[in-house]
Amino acid sequence: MIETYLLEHLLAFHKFGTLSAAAEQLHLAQPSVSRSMQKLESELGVTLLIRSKNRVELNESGKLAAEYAKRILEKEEEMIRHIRAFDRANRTIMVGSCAPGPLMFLFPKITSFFSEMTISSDIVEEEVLLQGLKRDDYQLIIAPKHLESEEFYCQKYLREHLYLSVNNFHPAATYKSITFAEMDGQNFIMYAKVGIWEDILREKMPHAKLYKQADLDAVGEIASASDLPSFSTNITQQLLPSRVMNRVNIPFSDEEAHADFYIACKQSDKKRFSALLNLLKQA
Amino acid sequence: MIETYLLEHLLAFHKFGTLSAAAEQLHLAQPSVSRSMQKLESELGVTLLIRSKNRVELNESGKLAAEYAKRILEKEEEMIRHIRAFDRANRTIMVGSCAPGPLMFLFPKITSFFSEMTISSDIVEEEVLLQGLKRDDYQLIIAPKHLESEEFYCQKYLREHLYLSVNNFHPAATYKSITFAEMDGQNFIMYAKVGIWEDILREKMPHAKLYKQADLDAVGEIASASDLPSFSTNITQQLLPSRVMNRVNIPFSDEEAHADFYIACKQSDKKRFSALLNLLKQA
DNA sequence: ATCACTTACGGGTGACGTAAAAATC
DNA sequence: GATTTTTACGTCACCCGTAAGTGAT
Repeated sequence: MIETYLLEHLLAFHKFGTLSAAAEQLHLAQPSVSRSMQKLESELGVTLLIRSKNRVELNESGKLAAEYAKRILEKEEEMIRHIRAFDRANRTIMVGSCAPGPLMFLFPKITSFFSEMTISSDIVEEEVLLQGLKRDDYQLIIAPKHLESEEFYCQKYLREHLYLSVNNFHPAATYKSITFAEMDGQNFIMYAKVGIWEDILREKMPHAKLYKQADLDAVGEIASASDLPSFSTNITQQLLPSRVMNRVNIPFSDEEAHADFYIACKQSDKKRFSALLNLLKQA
Repeated sequence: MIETYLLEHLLAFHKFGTLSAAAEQLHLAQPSVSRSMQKLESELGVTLLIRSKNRVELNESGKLAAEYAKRILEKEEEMIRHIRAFDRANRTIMVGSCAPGPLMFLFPKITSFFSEMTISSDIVEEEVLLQGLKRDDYQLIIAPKHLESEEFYCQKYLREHLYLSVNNFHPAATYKSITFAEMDGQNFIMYAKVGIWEDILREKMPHAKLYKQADLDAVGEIASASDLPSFSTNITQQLLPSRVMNRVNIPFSDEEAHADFYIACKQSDKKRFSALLNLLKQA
């Protein structure tokens, strides 16, 4: 059988036209490539090169061989990429969520159950979640609705409540609760990837300006430094206690400020995640 | 890049289940295959094997890799086969003919013009000739009709005349000429591959028995040893003089006993064969 | 002289075999 | 004990680089 390096040398020669150029491209001395061509010819038992005294070029058989070399080498590269990706996918749990809070809450638990795995997560829209779960882009998703498909296992996960987060000097600081309508039209600083919360905010406060920050830490920083109101939830208050310094959290009383989240996986993965899912049921 | 021998070792392991069996199949010692698997894993950076103390098997990544190995190795084998066939085709002139006489006449001329090429020939039906010329199965064909297609170049080649060949004691031995009708119903010994002549004989002498001999030399031998009549032509008389010993050749007077043959090649090959074709025009 | 290729020679990597150890059946 | 795998070690093949030679531009 023909060794791969011979195909590489052949392809380089085909691409660059001379043995010297091919050798340079391959980071080899010219004689190596010359010998490789000879070896290839001898193994095939077919002349591939037209040798003038001072010049070599591929004959028709050589060109055919080069075509094959190209295809085979591409196939090998595809093999390497695919296997590495497959392996990576096998050591990675991809989690998709429609909101950051439930994800942050899940993260420490999932890492403790799957300590050797890489956990990778995304905040995306509901449709992407479902498609992704179906196509194995995600192994776990956190959805805003219960999934009814036979293909998936789905259970109630948690309920998140939205709060207004303001400093002590804000007019609303003393309120026991507040409504979206009361805050509409004001400027807010908020985390960029809040998933469905953004939809809710934009619907309930159509005149509010939302200054989105890609960096989660920056949200707290900027909120503290400015007097801009921001948002928190029962979950972020628990997981990011640093952000509540000098700030008060006033619950929104609107119904839309309370969201239920569901966690789901493929039926075929239910066993694998059962310990984790049971723990979440209790909490 | 991954060398071919690693893929071969992987595939053998996949096929035979154990490293020892794979090694035996590959005519190698077990440690070689063991090392190859390790090397493969290290080059891919991916674990491919589940190692128990006394047992190894492919994991999912390994199975995927084995699939790729199979496909790549098949591709390489296809490459080898295809290139060798292509090369062979390039050093071979395939000649198709509808009759053996014109072919025998052509053979010495074509070999002298293309001394370095292998000449390969076939006696087949007219439709096969045309298809074969079109599909490059044949580079030259000898046809019973002039080809009118734009795709081909065609010229008159020669005229062949059929003779009855009998020993001196045969009743017809003294005839100046004879007809098919007069000989119908008798038994003949003849060469198996006479192309269109067989069609003609069967049509004109529907009651004759034709004992076909695959070996050309055997026809003469058997004809001499027996008293069976056989056939000859102006061409075979010229090229196979040994066969006319103790035999007389009586021309058939029927019109169908005289056949015109045409030689043709692809227009794209006309230049290549021009010297040969010109020589044939003169003869 | 420069360029392109081939041949010749020497060196080092690595593929392989043998031997031995460990573990399982 | 037989089988299977891995590790250790020595050997040899072979791939590569350097150097020299040939021929063409």
